Amino acid sequence: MEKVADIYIEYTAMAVDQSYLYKVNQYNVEKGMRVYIMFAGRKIVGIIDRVYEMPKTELDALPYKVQAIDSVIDEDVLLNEEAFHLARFMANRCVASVMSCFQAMLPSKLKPKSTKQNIRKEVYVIYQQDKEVKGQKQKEALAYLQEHPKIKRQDFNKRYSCLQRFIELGIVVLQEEEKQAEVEQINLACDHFKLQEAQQQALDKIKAIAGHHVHLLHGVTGSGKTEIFLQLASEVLAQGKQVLILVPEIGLTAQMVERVTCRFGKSVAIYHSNLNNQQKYEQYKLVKEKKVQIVVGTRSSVFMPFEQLGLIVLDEEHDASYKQDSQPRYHCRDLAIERARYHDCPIVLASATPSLESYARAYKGNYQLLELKERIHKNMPVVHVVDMKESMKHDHDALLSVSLKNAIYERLEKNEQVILLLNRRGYTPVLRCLDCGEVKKCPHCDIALNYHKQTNRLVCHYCEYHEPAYFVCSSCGSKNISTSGFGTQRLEEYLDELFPQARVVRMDQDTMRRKDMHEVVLREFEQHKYDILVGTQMIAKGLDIPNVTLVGIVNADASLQREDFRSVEVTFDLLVQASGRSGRGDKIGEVIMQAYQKEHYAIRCAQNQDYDTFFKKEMQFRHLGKYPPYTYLASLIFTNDKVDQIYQDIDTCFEVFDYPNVHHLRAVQLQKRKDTLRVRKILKCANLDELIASVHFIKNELLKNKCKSKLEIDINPLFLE
DNA sequence: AGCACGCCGACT
DNA sequence: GTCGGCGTGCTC
Repeated sequence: MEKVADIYIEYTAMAVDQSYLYKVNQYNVEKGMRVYIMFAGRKIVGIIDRVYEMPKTELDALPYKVQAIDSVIDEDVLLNEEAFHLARFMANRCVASVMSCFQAMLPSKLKPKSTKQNIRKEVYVIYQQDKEVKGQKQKEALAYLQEHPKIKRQDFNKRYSCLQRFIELGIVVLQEEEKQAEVEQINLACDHFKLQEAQQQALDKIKAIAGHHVHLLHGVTGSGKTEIFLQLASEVLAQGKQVLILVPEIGLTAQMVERVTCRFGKSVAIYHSNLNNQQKYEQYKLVKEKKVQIVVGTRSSVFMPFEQLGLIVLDEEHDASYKQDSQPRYHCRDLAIERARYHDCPIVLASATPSLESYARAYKGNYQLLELKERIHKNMPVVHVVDMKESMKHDHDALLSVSLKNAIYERLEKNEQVILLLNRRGYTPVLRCLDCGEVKKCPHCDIALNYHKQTNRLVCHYCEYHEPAYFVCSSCGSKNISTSGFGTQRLEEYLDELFPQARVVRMDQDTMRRKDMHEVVLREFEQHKYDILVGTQMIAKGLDIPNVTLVGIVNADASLQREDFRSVEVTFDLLVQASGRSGRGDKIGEVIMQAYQKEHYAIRCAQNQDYDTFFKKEMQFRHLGKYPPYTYLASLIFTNDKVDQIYQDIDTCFEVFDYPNVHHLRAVQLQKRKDTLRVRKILKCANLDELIASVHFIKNELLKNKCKSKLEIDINPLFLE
């Protein structure tokens, strides 16, 4: 008998989705450890899947020569049974290789391709024994060591200069250890709110169901959802289990982090994409070594190595940032539900505007629906809709209507603050020649360039392309260039003109290039260093600033124009979420929405904060178009440099396609991106498993026929652009 | 990705 | 008869 192992390998540019057989030899390895192996003459990293005995005769009879493992990387198991389960679940759901899922699951310092050397070490001074020393300073140092028998070398060196001498004398030895995360001590005064009746009822209903269940907590903005999470969490923690709280973007949910940390203090880990690799690794280890019981984090924290989960909370469950936007394109919600199922624990999805998918499931009774219909302070903002068609007739101002201008003026007088939302960055989106109609486009991406005034450049919002702006048409030479539409930059400039006394700050991708700018601007706005905050959708979520009594939504219906089955839902979400920013303190808030399609149900329902009516109307539309949640979609994007090759490859794949319940729509050519052509096929099916099986089939056909085109797979795509 | 293998044309 | 061009397929 010979000990062998099936090993998953990481081999770039080769989409291997299979394990390879290696001899284990003398090594002590287990499932879930990483090892070095020789593969195709190169030393690469593999993950052990299965270790077992194989008779020598069988081994020799194999048609290939079995090599031995080169060396072992991990001393302990890195990926446990659940990690394998989750990776396989994800691989199937996303139609991706198991290895690519492991890649997505691990913090980059532990990714298969990275090695131990990257992990930062720290040197400690360890006190060993007493020895006779001379000199006052050395005696002090010795006394200090007796108090602190283990201290970081750098800390010791800061105080004393006798380290080398002490080592020679054998008083201390040096010891290298992995750098540990500093667990912050937090001593904030922490409010325990008493739950109101509606909150208490929701809490009781969640607790009433033992074991695994999905709960959908639908509560208007400011209805006290967070307090319910905290109560649930504290009970789970008391049972010695762990808690995962998922939030869409850490910057915008600083409040959640603050409330959780101040309630549970140092047993909290924070995990988000702004952490550097070392910090991510440290947080990961804190969880793995069970030094923290609770994690607050964004999408990727769904992979934290919990061993005893007792509760998962997914706040703002409708939020698009829960979907990974590179392959494998997983949805955090799906994985969170799967983990909750594995741990047989409850998961609470929460939102003021649940996704139609989740709400429909709750409606059908698959999830438990819990409703919080009132704000804690009972003061919902007053919402007005301004008809911009009418407004334009008397006022010719396409940016701000008279009522919004007056309302802003009023707040400035009263020393209150204003948030203005305009979901479009830049100055004017498009420069169009009025003589020949030519619009300047990005040479790589097939999309109109946006004019940015500050830099006087034309910028592509898809790729990094930009060029200096000239107000001369490049095709006919005319100087008659129109600047249609407007972005946040122009709005900011206009506000400076209109209200020279007001302090205006703009927040969008352009001003937020630096990572921590976000928090700085928000803190300063909160401290009332600015009167008006202008921004794109990034300011619509999560802000809780009591002094904001007016929210203006400049073109509330702009996103209805998008040709996407979800554009109405997105618009409704944005309006409701933005409205929720107004009047969160004692004062009654006001919201003014400017719209050209005043009667559209997205606007109407958002105005009345009427989710139910919106849900029913939108479900009718989805039913008619056979869109989710009535069906499942898969988006297959074929990319290649040559057009005819793409269509030829698509033809070969679909020629033998035999899934009668899976409809495939006509191939659509997408906008070029960074010089590559992209053609999309949409597949629709009422049954998710069948849909996934058919996508597997297409992927295999492409591989089998050695097609040159690449394939990007997105199961349950959020947007079709 | 890279490298071996093999089939075919050009040349000593 | 032999060298090497590159298309094809494999990597335990």
